[in-house]
Amino acid sequence: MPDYKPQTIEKKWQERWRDSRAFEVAEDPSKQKFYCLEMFAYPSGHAHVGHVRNYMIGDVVARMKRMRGFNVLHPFGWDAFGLPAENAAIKNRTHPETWTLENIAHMKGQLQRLGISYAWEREIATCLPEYYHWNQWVFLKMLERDLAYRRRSTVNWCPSCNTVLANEQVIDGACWRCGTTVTTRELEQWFFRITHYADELLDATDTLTDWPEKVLTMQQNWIGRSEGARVRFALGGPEQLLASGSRLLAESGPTAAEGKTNQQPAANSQQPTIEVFTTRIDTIYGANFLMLSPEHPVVQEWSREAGADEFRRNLQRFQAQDRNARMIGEIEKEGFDTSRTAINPFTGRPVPIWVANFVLIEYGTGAVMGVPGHDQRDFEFAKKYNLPITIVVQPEGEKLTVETMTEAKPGAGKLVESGEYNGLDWEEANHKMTVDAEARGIGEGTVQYRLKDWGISRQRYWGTPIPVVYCESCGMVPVPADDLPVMLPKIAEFSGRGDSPLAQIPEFVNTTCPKCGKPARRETDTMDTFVDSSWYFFRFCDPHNSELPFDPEKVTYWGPVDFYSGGVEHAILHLIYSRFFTRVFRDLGMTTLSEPFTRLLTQGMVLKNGQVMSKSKGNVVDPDDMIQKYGADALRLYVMFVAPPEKEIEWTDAGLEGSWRFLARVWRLVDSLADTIGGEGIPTPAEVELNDAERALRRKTHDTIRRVTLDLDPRVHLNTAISGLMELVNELYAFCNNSDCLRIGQTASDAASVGVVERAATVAVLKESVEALVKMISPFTPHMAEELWEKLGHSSGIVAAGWPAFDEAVAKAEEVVIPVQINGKLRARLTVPADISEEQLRQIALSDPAVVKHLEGKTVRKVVIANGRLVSIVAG
RNA sequence: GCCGGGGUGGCGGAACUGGCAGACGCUCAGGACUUAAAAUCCUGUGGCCUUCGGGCCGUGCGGGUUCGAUUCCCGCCCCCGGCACCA
Repeated sequence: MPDYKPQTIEKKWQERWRDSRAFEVAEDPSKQKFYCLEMFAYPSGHAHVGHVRNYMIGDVVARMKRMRGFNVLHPFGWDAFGLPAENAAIKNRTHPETWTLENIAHMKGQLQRLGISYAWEREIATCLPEYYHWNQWVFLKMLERDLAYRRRSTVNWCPSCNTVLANEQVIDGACWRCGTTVTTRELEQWFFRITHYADELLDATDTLTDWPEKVLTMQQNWIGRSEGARVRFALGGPEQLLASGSRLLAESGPTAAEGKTNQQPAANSQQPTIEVFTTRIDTIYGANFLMLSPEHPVVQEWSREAGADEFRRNLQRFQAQDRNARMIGEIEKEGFDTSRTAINPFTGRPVPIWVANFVLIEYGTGAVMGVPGHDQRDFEFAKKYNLPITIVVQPEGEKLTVETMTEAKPGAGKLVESGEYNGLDWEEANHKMTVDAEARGIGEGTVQYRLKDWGISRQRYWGTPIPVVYCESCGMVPVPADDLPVMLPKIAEFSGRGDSPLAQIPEFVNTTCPKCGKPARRETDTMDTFVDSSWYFFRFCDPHNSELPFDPEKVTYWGPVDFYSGGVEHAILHLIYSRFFTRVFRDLGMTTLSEPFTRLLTQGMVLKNGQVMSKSKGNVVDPDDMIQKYGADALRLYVMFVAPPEKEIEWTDAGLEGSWRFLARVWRLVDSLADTIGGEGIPTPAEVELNDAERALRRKTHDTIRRVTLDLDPRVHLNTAISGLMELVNELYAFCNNSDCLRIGQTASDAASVGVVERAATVAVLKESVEALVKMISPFTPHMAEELWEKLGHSSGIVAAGWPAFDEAVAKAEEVVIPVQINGKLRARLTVPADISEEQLRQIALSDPAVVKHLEGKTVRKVVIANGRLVSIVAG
């Protein structure tokens, strides 16, 4: 008997699958589709076993669905633009393209050696013009619809490297490369108006019933919807302000530029005002001061006034404070008095205006009302600067006094010291005061989001060129769709310094205006690579389309993605951007879908020595090494067996070896029996008379099919599915070992030990069981399963054979073991026929010797029979 | 601080709707085979006690509901992840 030699088998089947285009698919309305997708790969160089775990999970689902008769789309591609390629180019003096394409070639080989059932003819790489053309196309469409716009915005800047950094490249406020403290710069940036869909993206999380709770919560927090009110405080105080103030405030409010949803309504009176955002307008009678962000336009204006030297000094001190430290609240809360006042529109009293370093310009209006009685930050601020504290909400059953208060009291209660609102419950007051504010024209109810518009400009080379030009006479002009793609030019030298690398290529920059034909300059920034990954799942439906990003008909057939798996690190960015893009395509009439991914599985990482695998830690396990030693099938089985897909796993060589041993055990079993059960004319078990052992094996077989089927679909409990298969194998060994003629061989020389089986019934049962086993294991270990299937005398592949069916009646045990509890303790086990009546069961239980013994001297008070599965006796 | 997920043998993990806790695997121990070893096959493997029949304890901790709780409820402790001065 040949030993299990995975390497030869795997090569053979991978070639066959490739040559027969086994996993290539076309739209087929007569078949139900299934779109199975794993997050495509960043071609970083070498895949390690952590990367490939994700692809194996998807492959099991895809292969199983294929066997169940679905038309399965299972594509793969490369998220090929991005910074590492540029850094590698600087370091190794290669071109990012060379580096990227070489990595793709290598990683593709690795994935193919794992035998993943991808439709490789649909492979895409986002760095190719055939793909990024359509990024540009979508950009133009969004520009037409005002979903893309340009404004000045603050970016991270490394003064040492002289370049812009992405947020992800700012580690604890310092440049990831050189460690210099990061500063900020104002630059013109392109934005996608994702906030236009903020409400929809938030509300629709309810429809994502097959997403992990964790991811939905993260997205909800990220969008951060909070309902409240904007209230305007009229400026009072020094008369001279009024003149400059009115001009100021017409354009005030940092959020004016934020985007539509955040747009501030123009002040409806001539009087200059400061607008605040609050979720607790009901506490406004306790608003004893205002606090403005140092970046607030009014503050900026005041600092420019003559004689404001001290004001400027104070302000500069705040502005010099580490921006990142300020953002994460690590520095002390401080403020300074502007010596100006505003009128609280509800109390009519003047309140001082302060500048506070903890007020964020990015959120709300950049101005807040200080309610020290009911907000902890305001409380601390008031204590520090001796500002008055007023209690305006009394909690139920408490009597707060300012004198005894040691901290602010947020939360529920009834209003006091609030004029006409006294006695109202806070929620009622909140509503009423909002309505009143609107009626009086001093404010309005509003919804505030944490979500900001998506800044997509990157001052980088290795990305999609943004397809606009700037003309001296026409201004910003989009590149006409017919002129797309704007090709990314080859670049010779990468220094890693300076602004956008594209700005250094005159042949690229200098162009003519599409409108007037005069000289113009191209936009030299490229798009964030998250743009690439926001719609690639649509491109897979129609990857070679040269007219459109995709044919809507094809997306209608394949979409949405039925099963999507990937790392939880994408829970917010990629997954929210993809949901946004799907809605953009919907509103462009390209699809009727709103949500791209029906079911999401976030797979756990593979750790080694308790740490994430990385080159720098030196704990990377290369799949190729494992394949060489144990074969791809053993590797696949191991990573899926060791823990549920969502959990992290700790890599152990011993575990992999165990999986290999199991596969060798299956191999010996099937190989030993192949001659016996692989012949023609073997009856089905239903056609013959079975003895007890045969019936038991048949029951186990059908029960295993039932369990494994449910574990794979709809649950994706791959680890328990495998343990079910292991149990079946153990049962088959026991069955054979208890039979005189069926000892399973160990080595080639043992082949003779498998005798001729006389009983037709035994052969029938074994055939059914072994064939079901081979079919069910095939999604996990496809190469071995195909080889065994061939050994069993089948010439067409295992997918064509279909997924095994089970008979509920056969799967059911004829005899069951019923535990008997007395006062909650297990006292006996009864073996009874499965169809026993409750009355009979009660009789047998009460007359069982062990039960009788334990009931001695006690009276039975109650006997509970729990859906025929357990007897519980209460006695005392 | 807020939100989410967890805590089960030496280890990874099972346990579906409240019904035999520890499936399956790893590790370890013993047996068979072998000149021997490896491999393989078989058996055992939560703790304590045992007259070998079995008994008691046991799913982070403390309570509760229930005939019965890893599962449900209340109150804690600890770990992991996300967000975080969001007004």
